[in-house]
Amino acid sequence: MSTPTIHSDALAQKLADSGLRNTPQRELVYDALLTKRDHPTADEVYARVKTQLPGISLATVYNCLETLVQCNLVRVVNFERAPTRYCPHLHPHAHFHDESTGATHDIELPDQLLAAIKAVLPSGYSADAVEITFRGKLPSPR
Amino acid sequence: MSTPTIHSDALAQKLADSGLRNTPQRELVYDALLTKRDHPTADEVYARVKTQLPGISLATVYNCLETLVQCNLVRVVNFERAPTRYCPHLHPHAHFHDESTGATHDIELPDQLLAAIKAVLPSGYSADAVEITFRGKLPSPR
DNA sequence: AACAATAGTTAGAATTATTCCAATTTAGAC
DNA sequence: GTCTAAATTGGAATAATTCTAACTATTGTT
Repeated sequence: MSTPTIHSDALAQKLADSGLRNTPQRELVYDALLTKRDHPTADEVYARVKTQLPGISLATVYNCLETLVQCNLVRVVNFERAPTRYCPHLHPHAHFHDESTGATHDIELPDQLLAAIKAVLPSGYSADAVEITFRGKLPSPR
Repeated sequence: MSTPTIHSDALAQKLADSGLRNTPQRELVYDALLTKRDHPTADEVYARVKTQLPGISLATVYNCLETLVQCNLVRVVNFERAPTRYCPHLHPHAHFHDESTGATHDIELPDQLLAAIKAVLPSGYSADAVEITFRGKLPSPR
């Protein structure tokens, strides 16, 4: 048989780069994301892929998505499902999430920058809130 | 007895403005957030408040936090616990979450703006990733 | 080609954060 | 003081995700 999905070449390449195997499940999951680019949830991807591969399991969909993220083919929108956190600091500000410690630090945002950020919205869009989160590792404390 | 917590006045005021009652639980929850500003989870707040009011329930902590958010005294950091979404669009971009429909749209970010955003980090900080999410309602479609 | 070693998939159980619900308690209005 | 609505409580329910152990497929080796 020929390639079962549309974008298998790029995927196969990236997988090989990471020393991972190409599988029909991975192809179909990636294809589902590329075919309808509406930021689906794992469950939605599961539903779509199932029409083509009825035997696939939800666990596999999660595994494949994780693999695609690790190969830099896919990004996660609501980063790592961590418990919601609460902040009594109301002045608009960003957060820096330190991946070494798990701590979250406030980062001040100049009003000017905030205005510039809101200005990128196409006309017709208006945002009630903007959430800006940096992720990275802080150098070990002095 | 006098006021059991430190910041009860501002809280009482805001609650009154919203037609809500002041309760010891709400005071203690708010106080926990103000006393240690480390963006705690609901569970962490629960643990802290429990030392002062052992009978409080986790459900009440969730309720109080929700109330404080509604009074504009507290902000949520990882907005609404929704399923993680996946995006095959790798070019740096922001997301607009339309609260009317639940849909998520890509928003392009000029490189220049992205650079300006990264520039607000204090020295010593370096971000592997920046997540920018707008939330709002889109006008009904034409 | 057979065969081990490894990687991937599967179903279902387990976990975790959160919400819901029905019953009880509390606070403010009269 | 009593009534009514609001708030709290404990426990059950839900939902997203992760874990586990068994099975399957693929690769490299002989």
